[in-house]
Amino acid sequence: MDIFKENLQKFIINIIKKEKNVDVSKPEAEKLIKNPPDDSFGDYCLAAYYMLNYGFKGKPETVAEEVFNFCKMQFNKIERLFDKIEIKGAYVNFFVNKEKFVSEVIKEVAASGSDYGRGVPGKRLTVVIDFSSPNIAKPFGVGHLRSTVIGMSLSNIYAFCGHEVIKINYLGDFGTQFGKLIAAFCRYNDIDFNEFKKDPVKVLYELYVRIHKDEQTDATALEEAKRRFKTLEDFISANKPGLEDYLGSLNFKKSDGFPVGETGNGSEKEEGYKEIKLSEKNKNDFCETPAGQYNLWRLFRKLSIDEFKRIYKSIGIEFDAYEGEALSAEFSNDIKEILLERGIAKISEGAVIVEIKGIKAPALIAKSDGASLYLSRDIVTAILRMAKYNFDKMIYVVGSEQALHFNQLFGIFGVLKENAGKIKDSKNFKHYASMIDGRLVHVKFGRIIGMSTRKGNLVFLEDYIEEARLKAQEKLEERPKILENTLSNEIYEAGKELAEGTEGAETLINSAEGRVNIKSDKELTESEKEQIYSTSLKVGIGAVIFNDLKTRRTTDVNFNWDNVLSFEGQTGPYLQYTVSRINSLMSKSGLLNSINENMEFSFSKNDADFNDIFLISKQISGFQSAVNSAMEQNEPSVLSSFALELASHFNKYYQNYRLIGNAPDYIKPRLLMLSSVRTVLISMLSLLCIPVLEKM
RNA sequence: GCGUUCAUAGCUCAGUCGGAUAGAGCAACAGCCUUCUAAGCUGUGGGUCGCAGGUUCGAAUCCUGCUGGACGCACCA
Repeated sequence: MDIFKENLQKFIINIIKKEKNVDVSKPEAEKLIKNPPDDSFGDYCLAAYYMLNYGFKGKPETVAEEVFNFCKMQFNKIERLFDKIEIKGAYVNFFVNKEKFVSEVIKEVAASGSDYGRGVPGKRLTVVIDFSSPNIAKPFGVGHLRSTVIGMSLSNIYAFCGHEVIKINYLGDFGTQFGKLIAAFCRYNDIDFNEFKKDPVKVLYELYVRIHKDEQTDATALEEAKRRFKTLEDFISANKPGLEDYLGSLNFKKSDGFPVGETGNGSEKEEGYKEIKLSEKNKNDFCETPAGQYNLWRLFRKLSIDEFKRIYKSIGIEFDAYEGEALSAEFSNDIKEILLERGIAKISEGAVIVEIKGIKAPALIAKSDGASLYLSRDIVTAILRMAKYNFDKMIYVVGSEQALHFNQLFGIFGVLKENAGKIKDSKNFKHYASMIDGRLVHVKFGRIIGMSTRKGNLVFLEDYIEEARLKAQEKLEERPKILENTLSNEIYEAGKELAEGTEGAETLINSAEGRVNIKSDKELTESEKEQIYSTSLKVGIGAVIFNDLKTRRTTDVNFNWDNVLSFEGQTGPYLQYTVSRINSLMSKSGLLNSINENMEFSFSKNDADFNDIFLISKQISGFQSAVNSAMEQNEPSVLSSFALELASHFNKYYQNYRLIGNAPDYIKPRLLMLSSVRTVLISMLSLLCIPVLEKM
C-alpha cells in the first residue's frame, strides 16, 4: 500500500471538509490524486477541476491557487512524507520526500515478499471463470490459446486480489459431431489400433475428417451419424434424475467439480475407463448396443481430456473442474418445458424462442424437432453452477463473435428474474434461476487474424510452441559461452602484445570483438542439452503466451510470425531475461547472505544513481493498483504493460550503474532494491502465466 | 438492411473512464561488449490521433453523421 498517496488523500479530504464542509468518500478520493504525466511536475497531483465537485468555484486556475494556499497552510501535517508543494496552471503538484519514499517501498517489498501487492477485498467473492473450452476429439489449436491464457491470467489476478476462484473448462462433448465420430469408428475397418493406443486423439481427428469428407459423396454417412447420436442421446436421458432433485443434490462446495459428464449413469469414476479396452476383436461390441456406444463416447471423451490435461500441464494451466455440455443437454428439455408452460417462452416457426427487451434477434432455445441448442444448454449450465457454487460473479472468456449469444443468455436471466412469480411449482429452479441476473460477465476478446502455418493450414498449439522454442534455442546457442569469452580475451591480449599499429594487431583485436561469431567445437554434454531444451521451451512458452496477453483483449490481433518469434523489446522473453539478469547479478555479488528484510539501510539523494532508484521504487509502488485495475477491467494487458515498464527501468539502471566492485555498504541496499524489482516481476510473470527462469 | 465493435508513427500496439508537451516496441539509420548476461542500453528520423460537425474552460477520449474494416443476425457451437 502506498502510504504517501494514502496520506495525501486524507490530507485533501480534511482540507475539503474543513474549508467547504463537504464529505468525500474513499473511492472518490482515489480519483482526486493522480500521477502527473511528467516527473518534473511532481510525484502526485491534484487537478483543480476535480475540486469543483466539492464546493470550490471559479476558473480552474483560481481554484488551484485557493487549494494551493490551503495546502500550504497545513503543510506541516504531511511534511514528514513530502518535500514541497507547487502550483502550475490548474494543478497543485506534490513532491515526495524521495529518500523516505525509496526506503519505505523497498522495506515493504522485502517484508511481504511474494505477498507484496496481494489484496484483501472488502468482501471475498466467489468468482467462477469459464475459459478455454475446446471440443473433444479435436486437436488443441491456437484458436483456444487466447481464451485459455486470458482466463487463466484473470483467475490468477482475482485470486491474488483475495477472491475465491473456480476455474471451469466447459468441454464441447455433445452434438451430431460425436455421432459422426462413433459412426466413423464403427464404419471403417482399417483403423490402426496400435496407432490408436499411441495417439488416440490424432486417430479420432483423422476419423472425423474422413467421415466429414465421405458425407459429401455418401448420404448414408451423415444418416448414420445422426442415428447414432440419437441413440446416444436417448440412452443418456433414459436414466437422468429430475431437475429439481438434481439441483437439490448439489452442494455449495468447490470440492471436486461436477462429474465430467452425465448424471444418468452416475458413477463416472476414473477406474471405470480402464476396463474399457478397445481392440479389433471387441470393436463390434461397442457399435451394436446403445450401452456400447455410450461407453465408446465416454472413452473418446476420456482420451481427449487426458490429452488436453497433458497440454495444459505443459504450459502451466490447470482447472478446478471439467464440465461437459452433455450434462446440460440432459436438462435442456426440463427448462424448455418450464418456460413454455409459464409463457416465458413461446413457439415461433416450430422452434421455441424467448423474446428479450432491447434485443431484436429472438433467443432460440430449442429446435423445431425438439432438440436442445447451445443457448438452452448455457441456461442450464449457469443454473447448475449457481446451485453448486453460489457464485457472486461468473465470467465467460469467449471470443467477441459470440457477443449476441451472451447478451441473449444474460437477457434471459433478466426475464427469469422478472417472471419468477409465475414459476410456482418449483423451489430449487426458481430460486437459483432468479439469482443469476446481473452476475454474469462476458469477457470477450478479438480474433487472431491470419494465423496459419507457413503452408497455410490450421496451427496446432504444440507446433506453435515448438516453433518458438526452436527460435529460442537458436538464440541460446549463438550466445557466447564462458570458454569463448576466455578465448577472445586471450586473443585480445595477444593482439595488444604485438606492436601497435601493425595489421596483425588490428585483425586479432577485431576477431576478439567479434566474439559472437566464435563457436565452440566442444560437444555438448547430455545435461547441457537438457538445460538448453528446458530453457528454450520456457522462453518459447513465455513468448507465445505474452503475445496473447500484451494487447488489450478486445482488439483483433494481426498475427505475424516475425512478431511472435522476435524476442526483443516488448516480449515475454524480455521479461524473463530481466529476471534472470537480476538473479545473475545478485549471485555474483557474493553478498546474498547479508541481504535480508531486517537489514538497516538508507539511500542518499546525493548518490549518482539515486534518481533512477527513485523511479524504480515509484514504479514498484504502483503494482497493487495495476493489479486492481487489471481485475476491474478484466484486462491482463494492464499488467503486461506495467511489467514491461518496470523491466525497462531496471535494464536502464543496470546499464548505467555498475554494482560489483563497489564497497559492500554501497552494494547491499541496492541489492535489496533489485531484489524487490525481482519479487514484483516474478509476481507479474506468475499472474500472466509466463514461466520464470533462474538463468537464461 | 439491422446490431456489436474497431480506426493513433511505415508495422504491432499503449494512452491512467474528459486534463499539463500524444508515448513504447519493431523496422531504418548512428553509437555502446577485454568490466555484474548485448534476448540489453543510448541517440536520430517518423503523427492534422480515419473524415466532418457538436458538447465546454479543455476532446485521441463523450455525442451525431460519413467513410473504411472485423464480427454477428432462427433451428451450428
